[in-house]
Amino acid sequence: MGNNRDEKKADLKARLIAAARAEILEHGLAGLKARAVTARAGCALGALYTAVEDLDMLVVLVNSATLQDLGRALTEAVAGASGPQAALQALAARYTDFALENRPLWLSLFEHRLPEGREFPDWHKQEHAVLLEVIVPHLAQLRPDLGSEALLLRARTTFAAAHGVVHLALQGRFVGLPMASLRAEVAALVETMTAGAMQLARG
Amino acid sequence: MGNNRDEKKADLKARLIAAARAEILEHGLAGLKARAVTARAGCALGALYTAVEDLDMLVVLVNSATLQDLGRALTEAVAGASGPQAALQALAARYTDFALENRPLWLSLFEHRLPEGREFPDWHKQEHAVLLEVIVPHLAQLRPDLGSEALLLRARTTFAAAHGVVHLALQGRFVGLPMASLRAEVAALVETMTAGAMQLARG
DNA sequence: TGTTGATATGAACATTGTTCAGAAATATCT
DNA sequence: AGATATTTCTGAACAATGTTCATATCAACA
Repeated sequence: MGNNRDEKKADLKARLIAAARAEILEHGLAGLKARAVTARAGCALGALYTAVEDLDMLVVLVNSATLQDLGRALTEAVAGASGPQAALQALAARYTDFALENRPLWLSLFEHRLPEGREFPDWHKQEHAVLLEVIVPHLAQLRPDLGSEALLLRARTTFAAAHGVVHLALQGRFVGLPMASLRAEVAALVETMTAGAMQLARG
Repeated sequence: MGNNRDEKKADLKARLIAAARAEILEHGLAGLKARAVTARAGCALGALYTAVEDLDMLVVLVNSATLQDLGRALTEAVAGASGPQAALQALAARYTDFALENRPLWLSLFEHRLPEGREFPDWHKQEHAVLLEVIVPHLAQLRPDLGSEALLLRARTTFAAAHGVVHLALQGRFVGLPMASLRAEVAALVETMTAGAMQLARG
């Protein structure tokens, strides 16, 4: 059994990720502290920096897991949709619910910043692609007039529009929607956008 | 001259706001440091806390000024519009340009958070209303079928949708639009939404 | 079992926002 | 004008934070 060392190393990393996730759930991204995470994971402060590059990278690892959960949820939501409009409605609804049910984790997906000059690793950037990939095929059906390049841009725009509505509401900003209206307004937005898309595709 | 004291006090506060604004422009909201601000304003570190409640409140004051600039820009942009569609296009375009031209200040409007438990003062929350007020009358023309309550909700949703597109792009997230496509995609979004709104109003 | 290389420890450091006792400046009173 | 009181400014000290590093500990192997 020559891998006891690697096992412990992987175990510590997993415990740190779980602890960070729990801390974010309880206190939000801004409330994530190195000391609280290591205490929760049952290791010394310095161990964090041998298991992981630094606290920011730990957040990236938590966000990576959240993104995979979200991707699964969206893929599942759209599985049995009967047409492009129903599919986009199902996606938007599931996205909204995921955000509501996992608020601090979901917010950390979009509010985490790296210090000036640092970049997110490529593998993590790529993980975001699922958010667009689930939209593209259905948007394509609504807009057969668009080329594939324009379509990808439009998918980004479509995602960002729905995302913006959810984000402002969950931030609790003055301009955001009251929580009680969020689901209905997201549905109304998608309805408006699909109606508009069909109208424009018609010429 | 019994107001020399008040004058100096107001002057220090103004210098601090200007310094904070400049620091945010140069280094972003996350790069705003109490020591850098006070050095720039030409006062001691502690003076900040006699002129202003704390660093967060200083950000609120900067944001307040930015919000007024933005309000002026939007009001101006929509002044000579020939119809609701043109008005909404003009608003969205001006909003996008303002964000691009004042990126760090505009980002600080939406990324500044107060520590858990604290609330923004009411007067500052109210300042955000202009972002919705400029939309409502034109949206009302597109959707005469909606009551005034639904209309206000729809204005929040409409704003949030356009805002979301700009925000994700300016954050430089993977799912955000490339800068070069931002203006065109915002226009396309507004076109889609107005077309959809007219279609839905028609019954 | 002793040696070696990796890992964990937690005290120490640097950088923050914030406070506070004393100094300086300003207003008020006689 | 001079004395007193009040407000404001100063910057050293403090607390909270992320990160590092010399040292101790541990696991693999000869």
